[in-house]
Amino acid sequence: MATMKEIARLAGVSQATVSRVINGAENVHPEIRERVMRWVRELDYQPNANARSLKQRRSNLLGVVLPGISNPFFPDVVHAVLRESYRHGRSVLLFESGGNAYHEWRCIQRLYAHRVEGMLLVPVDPEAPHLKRLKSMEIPAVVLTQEIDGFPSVSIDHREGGRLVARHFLDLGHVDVAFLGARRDPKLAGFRAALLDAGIPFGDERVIECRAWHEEATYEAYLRTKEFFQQAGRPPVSALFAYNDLAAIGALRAFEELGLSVPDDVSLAGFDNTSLSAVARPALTTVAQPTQEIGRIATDLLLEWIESGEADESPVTLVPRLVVRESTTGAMVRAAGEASR
Amino acid sequence: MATMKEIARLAGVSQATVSRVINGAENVHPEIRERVMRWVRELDYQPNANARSLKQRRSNLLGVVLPGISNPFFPDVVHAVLRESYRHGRSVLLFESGGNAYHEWRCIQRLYAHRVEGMLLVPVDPEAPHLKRLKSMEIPAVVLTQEIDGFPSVSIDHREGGRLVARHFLDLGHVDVAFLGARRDPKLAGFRAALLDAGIPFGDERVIECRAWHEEATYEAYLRTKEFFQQAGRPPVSALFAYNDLAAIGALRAFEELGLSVPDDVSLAGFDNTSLSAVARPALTTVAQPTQEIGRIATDLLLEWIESGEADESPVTLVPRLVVRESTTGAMVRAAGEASR
DNA sequence: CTGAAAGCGCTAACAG
DNA sequence: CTGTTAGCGCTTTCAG
Repeated sequence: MATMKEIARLAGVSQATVSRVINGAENVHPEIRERVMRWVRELDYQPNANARSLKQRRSNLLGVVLPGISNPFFPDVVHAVLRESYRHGRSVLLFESGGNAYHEWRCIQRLYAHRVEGMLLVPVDPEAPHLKRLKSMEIPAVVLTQEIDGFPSVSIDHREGGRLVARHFLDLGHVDVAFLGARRDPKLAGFRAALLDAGIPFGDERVIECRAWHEEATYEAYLRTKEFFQQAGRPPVSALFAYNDLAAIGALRAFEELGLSVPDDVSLAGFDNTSLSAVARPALTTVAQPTQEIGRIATDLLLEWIESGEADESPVTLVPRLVVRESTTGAMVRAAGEASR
Repeated sequence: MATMKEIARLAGVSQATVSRVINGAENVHPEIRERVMRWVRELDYQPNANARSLKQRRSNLLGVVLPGISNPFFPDVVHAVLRESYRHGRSVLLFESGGNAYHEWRCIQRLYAHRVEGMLLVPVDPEAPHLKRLKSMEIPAVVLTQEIDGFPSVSIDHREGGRLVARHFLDLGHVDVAFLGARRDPKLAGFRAALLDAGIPFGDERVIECRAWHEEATYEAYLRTKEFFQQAGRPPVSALFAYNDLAAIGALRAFEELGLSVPDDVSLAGFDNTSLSAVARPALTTVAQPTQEIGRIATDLLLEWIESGEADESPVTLVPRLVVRESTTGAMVRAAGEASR
């Protein structure tokens, strides 16, 4: 591995001069510059970023921590992050927390060890105590896909997303609806609120609990959904809202096995508008997040913070968009209405 | 940001002692160790990995370069890579080449600048001249999903994958088949070979050219497929083999628009067995790659190389597996046969 | 315009 | 068992 010293020796100049050439300083004689550059090219020399980082107190490193890259929602945001980071001369370290708060903290520590200039975080638990510790590290960190006090964030309005689905169900004539996901999911809050506004009570017996960020989200959703619908004395359900597309796919399988047709027997909506939803059978009605925007904006925010030294903590809230496809209909409710008339 | 010097001062010992404690050296008095550790915990101190890297000539960094994380094939391999790297105390830098050879080289250079201990590469072009340069960098690099001379690699046997599809088509009674993808794709070679073995000629007029690794693989496949099937005087085609699931999805859309039913009018097979293929309508017949295995084995290989200092260049070849779902059938061919009788 | 020298935070001999 | 010291490869005053 070539070092600057070596280049200096070869070119017959001092290390300082090589440094100047490498860093494009103006005050170097053209001839010398050329002589140095020749050796740089000859040896494919690249300055050691670690040494540089040490001296300049600036690592050109950014860190990303997310539950798991396998959820098809994340590749798109990572793609945008990578793109934007690269454009600004930063390299990115990627970590998976596996949806585990303690492990998330370990990842953060690792990033800190590398002295990343900033990090992008998709936190497992907004209440996790390590977030305070992160704060005290004084390293720029922006939160993705949710709002957390004390951090800048970029996310969509999840409550509004839930509301969108509720209103869609309502418009279709559904009254007996259910939610598949976590009890404290803001999507559920919005969903429930819109229902209540329409005079439709929505009790906890209508949420099918299912752990978010779970590695095998699809499978768990499949299981929980199947259990729920087989359960004696369960409330009637003509439309189900799943907390994400992965879970919706699981529910889809469950319905298939239960002999329930989507959307003829039960309507189904997902969330995220991942590639899966367009391709599923039937194509899933879902709520789109501007995935790449999220990644891009978050990265830009982070970079600005790094460069300016001060955070803009006002959360960026993007708007969700309902994408209606084939998995939701009101036909079944209307038919029932006519039959009972 | 705390430094070792600071901890040393606070604990009233020398920096060397702190270093010993941090690195778990045996020969430190328990009391002193505890005193130091107290401060380490107090300040959430983490040794600066860059400084360490400089001194130890070992960065604990691994690099990954792939065309784009958005192809659903990659998240799973990255997941495995991340997992395995973390287990071995390494952090990973992720780069996207965007399927561009020059950009790939830039990414490699960046990784080199960070003095990664090794890299995992999904090369854009096996012939790209920069691979030689990479070689001369003398930094361990293993290639994923293809074999390249001079590098260890882990991939499936793509020719065999192509053969599998050809034989499946043949078994179903198809004779008029086509390939959607790049002319020099080894899958095509295997596909063609199996066809030829069965006495079925397969000329270039039956390959629908479509750029691999393209950002918008699905869309391009859609376009090319549509063009091809609308073309006057095109050869008859009752079964199409797409180079990956993304492309197959594109073809699916094209067939939909053309009013051709899959599989009743034309059978369709993809490649990779991504989550998309199971969820598509109709569910795609495809060839499965052991995605996580690829990531895990490649990482292990790389780590061994790093640790031992010598490469095992014999390529690891994993076996592809045909996954038959709903998008392929022989019914249509049989019907035609009966009709002509 | 160029070189000498100090030092970023850490590890690793080497003394003691 | 502990401290002193010399760099790792680079940038950056400060002289010249």
